[in-house]
Amino acid sequence: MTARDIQDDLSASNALELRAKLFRGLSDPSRLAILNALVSGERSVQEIVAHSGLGQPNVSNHLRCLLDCGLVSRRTEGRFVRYRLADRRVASLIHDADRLLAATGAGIDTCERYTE
Amino acid sequence: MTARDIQDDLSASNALELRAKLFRGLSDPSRLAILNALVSGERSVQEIVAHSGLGQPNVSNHLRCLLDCGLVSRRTEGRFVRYRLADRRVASLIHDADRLLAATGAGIDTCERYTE
DNA sequence: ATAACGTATCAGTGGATAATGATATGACGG
DNA sequence: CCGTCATATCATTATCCACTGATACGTTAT
Repeated sequence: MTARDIQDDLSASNALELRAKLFRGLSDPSRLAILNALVSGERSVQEIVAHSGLGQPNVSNHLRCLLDCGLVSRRTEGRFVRYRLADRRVASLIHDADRLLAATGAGIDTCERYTE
Repeated sequence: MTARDIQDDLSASNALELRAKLFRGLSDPSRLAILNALVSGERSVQEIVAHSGLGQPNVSNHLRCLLDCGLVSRRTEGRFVRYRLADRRVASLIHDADRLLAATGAGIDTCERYTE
């Protein structure tokens, strides 16, 4: 599947679901913590566990999700598995979100739809 | 801004929750449909209802969420309430997400963590 | 006033999902 | 081989969230 094809798909009716799924991949503090751990480069699962403070099965689950969503990539090395951001755009998207937050997101923590 | 600075920003502890909340605001197909309806300009609630195919209370609920999150702004005019995107960056973020999807998102619909 | 209209809120319900503990799989060293 | 380590999967649980229908609130027109 080429980028052009995917672009075409985005124009179709399922575009909303795809976008929603991408954003949902980024909508969890645990996954953001994992991505955060990967901004500085490749890391093994246990390094991510240490850096994020999350449980190991939990990290594995989220990594599986992030991998399926194409946000991270994976490289096996012996019994270690090293993850990295799949694309510079991932960090860029997070960075842009921060800029949007700085500009308009002052009240975002008062959004009552989400209680967490 | 350097990668180092981004790293530092990402280290702020409550930044993760804020970012997660912002992305969560964008992680629902209904809300994306609403934002999509607003890309071309200001619209009343019923126009959004017609454009998105969602129920009116549902739209109101999501609009409340988007408003609290600072993603849209609101203007009352008689008994109409007209909404618009709060910032060009909102559309920009969605656009960037589409570009990321085009580049790496081929498998995002196969992510099994989300079944919808 | 009162009816009609546009929008917002509320309560209930069904379904999704994040976290945890236990366990399985696979790789290395002794 | 066998024990240990790194990672992945499974089952459970408790929570959260989106949608719907009913209804309340505010505004305009008759």
